[in-house]
Amino acid sequence: MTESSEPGAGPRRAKRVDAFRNEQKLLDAAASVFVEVGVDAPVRAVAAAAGVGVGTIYRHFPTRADLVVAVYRHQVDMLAAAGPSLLATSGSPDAAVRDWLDQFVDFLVTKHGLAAALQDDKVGAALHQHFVDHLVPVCAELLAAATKGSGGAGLTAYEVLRGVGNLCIGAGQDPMFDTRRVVRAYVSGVLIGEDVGRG
Amino acid sequence: MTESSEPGAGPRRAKRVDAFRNEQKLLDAAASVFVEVGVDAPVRAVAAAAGVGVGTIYRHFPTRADLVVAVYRHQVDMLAAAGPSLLATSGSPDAAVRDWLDQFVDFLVTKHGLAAALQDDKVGAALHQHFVDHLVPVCAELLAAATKGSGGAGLTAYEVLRGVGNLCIGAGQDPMFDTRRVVRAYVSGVLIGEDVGRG
DNA sequence: TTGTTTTCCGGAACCACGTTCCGTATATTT
DNA sequence: AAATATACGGAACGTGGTTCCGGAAAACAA
Repeated sequence: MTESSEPGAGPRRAKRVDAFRNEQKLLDAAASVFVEVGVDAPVRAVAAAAGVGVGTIYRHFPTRADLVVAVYRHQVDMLAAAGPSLLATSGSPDAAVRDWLDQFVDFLVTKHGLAAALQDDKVGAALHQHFVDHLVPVCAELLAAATKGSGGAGLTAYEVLRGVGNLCIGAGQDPMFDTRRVVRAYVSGVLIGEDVGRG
Repeated sequence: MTESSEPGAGPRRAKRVDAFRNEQKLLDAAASVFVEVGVDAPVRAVAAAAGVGVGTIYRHFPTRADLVVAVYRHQVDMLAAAGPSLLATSGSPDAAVRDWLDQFVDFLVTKHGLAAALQDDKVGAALHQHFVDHLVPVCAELLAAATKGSGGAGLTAYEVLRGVGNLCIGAGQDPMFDTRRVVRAYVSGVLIGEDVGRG
């Protein structure tokens, strides 16, 4: 008890420096492998790219999903941070919502298979959780501002966000499917009152 | 050439009766396994349920995707057939589009994982193709009638259909995501003119 | 019926992937 | 340097799709 200033949880020895290095190598390698072959790249491919064994991956990231989350954590956080500022810079709350969701789409579209991975029950659980925790509140705030007057279609922020996420699945792999345009239509439906087109 | 009334393509001998029986057993077994554990059920599970070996599956259906397509072929065809009649019975072209897409959603939602399977590059290719071939023309016809006046959001029938399909991914596995409602918003955005919400 | 031919069946075997395990190597501490 | 905690590599396991092939069975011929 001579050096345990914190009760219970603290590790008795600092993390080894090679462990730190490997974690970073892993994150870098994963990031570049993910852009090259998609987020569904085999774990072994990431390990090889990082020059480590598979065991090392699992020491740092208990499951493949955790690795994916770690790789994209920064970008998710930046997206979350961009919400409030857009509310100020964009012309209207509606525009802020559209702009923010555009950024969300850009984020998903540029990562091959990320949107699809979000749905996978195995890989998706952790990813999904992280996305929801960080992005839904921001989306809710933007939506609240945008639908203050009209009321919108009555969707929850989660539904809006997940809808956009779903629409991005397979983006880029299909020239006949213009993700931007489709999402724009969806967002229009979300922001408009629910009595549209009712005969 | 004594008994070849058809040139070239006909098999020289009729299919064996046990082969017919097995194909039917396979389709029945697959259908029930798919409703119980989802369309991503292991091939071996279907084989076991049908009381045949895996080899038998692959004799009748070259790949897992072909089995899935075969199982749902009837329902896809019925959905395709329902389009034109809805145009007559529904009050307006708009309503026809909404009703038809509702049926599409019902179809996808009641099959666990079907919508997701449509995206999978492996399983999805054959499925996707079949869906596109049979459903897109019908959707195009309905859309043409509905957007004759306003113009709509300018999406192609394929984009509309695939958008709805994407939105159905994961349906039923998430109480916080009301697929019906989300799709309704999307369809509203599709049918409305594209100048909505533009400040 | 018996023999021959063609088709079909079963399931072991193969490959790819996520994950676990453990003997060995290395950093840190004494 | 010795001791100890920590991390590493990669073989091994479980699961899933798919292929292969020896044997069984149906169809046809006699």
